[in-house]
Amino acid sequence: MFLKAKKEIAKIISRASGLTEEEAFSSLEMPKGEFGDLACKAAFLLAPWQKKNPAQIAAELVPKLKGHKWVEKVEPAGPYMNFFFNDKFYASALKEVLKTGKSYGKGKKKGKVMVEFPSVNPNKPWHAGHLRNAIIGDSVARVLAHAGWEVESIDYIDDLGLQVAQSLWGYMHLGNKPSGKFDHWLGMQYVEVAKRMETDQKLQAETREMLKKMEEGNNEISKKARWIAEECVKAQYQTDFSYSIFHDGMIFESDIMHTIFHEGIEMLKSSNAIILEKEGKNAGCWVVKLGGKFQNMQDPDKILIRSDGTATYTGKDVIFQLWKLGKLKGKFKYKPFIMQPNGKEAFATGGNIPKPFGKADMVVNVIGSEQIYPQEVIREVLLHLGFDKEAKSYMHLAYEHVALPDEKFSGRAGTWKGYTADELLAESVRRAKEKISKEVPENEKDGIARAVGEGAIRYSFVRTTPEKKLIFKWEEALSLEGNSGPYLQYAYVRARKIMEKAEDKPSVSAKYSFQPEERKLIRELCVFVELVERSASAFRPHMLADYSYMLADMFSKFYTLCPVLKAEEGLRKTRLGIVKAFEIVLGNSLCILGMAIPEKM
RNA sequence: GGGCCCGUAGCGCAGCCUGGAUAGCGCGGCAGCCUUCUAAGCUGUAGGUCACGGGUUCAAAUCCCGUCGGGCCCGCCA
Repeated sequence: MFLKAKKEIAKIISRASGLTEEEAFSSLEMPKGEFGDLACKAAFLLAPWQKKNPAQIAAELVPKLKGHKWVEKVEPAGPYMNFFFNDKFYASALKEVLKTGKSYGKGKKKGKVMVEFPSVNPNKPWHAGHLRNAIIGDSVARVLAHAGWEVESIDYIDDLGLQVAQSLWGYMHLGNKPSGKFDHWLGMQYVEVAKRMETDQKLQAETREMLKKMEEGNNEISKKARWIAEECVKAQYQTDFSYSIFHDGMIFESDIMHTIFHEGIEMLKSSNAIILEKEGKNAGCWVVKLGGKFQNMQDPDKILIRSDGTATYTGKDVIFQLWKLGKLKGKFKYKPFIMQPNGKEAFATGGNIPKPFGKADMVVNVIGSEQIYPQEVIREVLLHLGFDKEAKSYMHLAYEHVALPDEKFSGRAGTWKGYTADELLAESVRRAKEKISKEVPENEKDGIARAVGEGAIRYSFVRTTPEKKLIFKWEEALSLEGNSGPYLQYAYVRARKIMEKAEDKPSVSAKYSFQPEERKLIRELCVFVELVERSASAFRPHMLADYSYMLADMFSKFYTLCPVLKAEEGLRKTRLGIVKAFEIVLGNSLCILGMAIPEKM
């Protein structure tokens, strides 16, 4: 609706000014203050070749811009030309939202995208840093889906890492019985083993030996390691679910090794993408010669296959990414792994069921910004292989890590203790519960506190741009007031309450005269459509967090100034329409942000 | 040696891609608003050399170059 209005007005401007429709369209913006609904700055563009000052051009152009069915008036304001929409426009915009409902803002059908996150080692609980990754990843997956993409959310599980070997050693030899949540318990074993390994050479040798067995597969150690990894992932996924984070599939490293690895290696070797070094320090290794911005590096050669024939981490990753992009013939077989609260089963590799995972048109990897370089290497390899299109749709969503005020999170040192995702949620829920009014019956409090506590954390983690480092502070992460998750939930709950109390249905009157607060709110509802598209194509869900806040803010202002249920008959039904439309749009937005909505607050 | 990210009010952030009207918001401060659809709310107020220096432009927080401060990366580790 808004977009349509914008396009039609651009046409009018184009005809009146001689600018192309594209130029006219991009000269239109939504002004901040009370400058109308649409501001046109085309006069700036016209000034150089008309050799007049922009204000004069605007004044002359304005009379020629009238006559659109949705435009009440056009006013020159210095060099700007401001369009004010009429009530008819606002009524139509409202009706559109009411009619479209849950599909409002939904984009046209696009291709298939695989989003990978958070790929945490399966030997410890998630801490605040992993949580940021997962919340960003889940939100990006949701916004891409709303924008029209077919989304597969996948998780890479490195069950062949040293960390798992160390944890397994702890499981077998430390003599502690598993108790409590398995990932927490296993994480503690890992910290203990890591500490001992610093000085214990025998232990070092033993874990190395275990790692070798794990890689070979088909033995007691490898089976135990896989079991431990799966148990840990199941525990980690309880955390996943408690934050409404969901996946479609889990790809285990051990399955990559015996399913697509050799094919991948052969593909690389037989291409011109990587070359076998005959001499020098990399003799015997297959390397990729880096170009572009890597050219001036001290060593612009990146080894993918070592001289002993094994692949480096980046080498393995290249193969995995090739699989995602549908470049390998090998297929994984899956097994049902865990039933998720959203009603969808999550599958893991290592079973005997085929699934259509992979073959994506676009890949989005949510990985820390410290891996920008290896991720660029992968893109470079794709280019060397001649996969230009794929290289362009290979996206690294780089995010900065979460740190504590005085130290980093370290899995090995155990600085995550006290800051696990589970502990954050428990504390957040506790604080939320304290705040619930005494009038709410005791048996309803837990459900409300859960939704609010979860929403507070999701919002606080998603609202900042990913490239900004996050210093974890309880007061900020768990904020329940102001620009916070609960503020959005509160606005939504208020709107829903009005709809519940109203006995009549909303119905937008053609004769309604919209108040300034109402116009502002409806205008903001219109923005949602374009915003979903922009947020998705930039892989920046924080834009929707920001938007939701502004939307809720405008509703709060409307709420205090415009009574709905007590409004006179002529106003009431249309205002109910405004409330309902707000409920729909904020609801859609909160859904994309993965935020739970409490029954009441 | 090279590369990437961050620097906006006391604190935490948005705006930068696509340059334009008084640089927005929250917390904290100060002053108000609950017999009125839920005060997890609303209103008002104070608080800013947009790190610094150049450049481009009619116009720069936004684009370009440089400097400084903070973080990260460049391994036959993962």
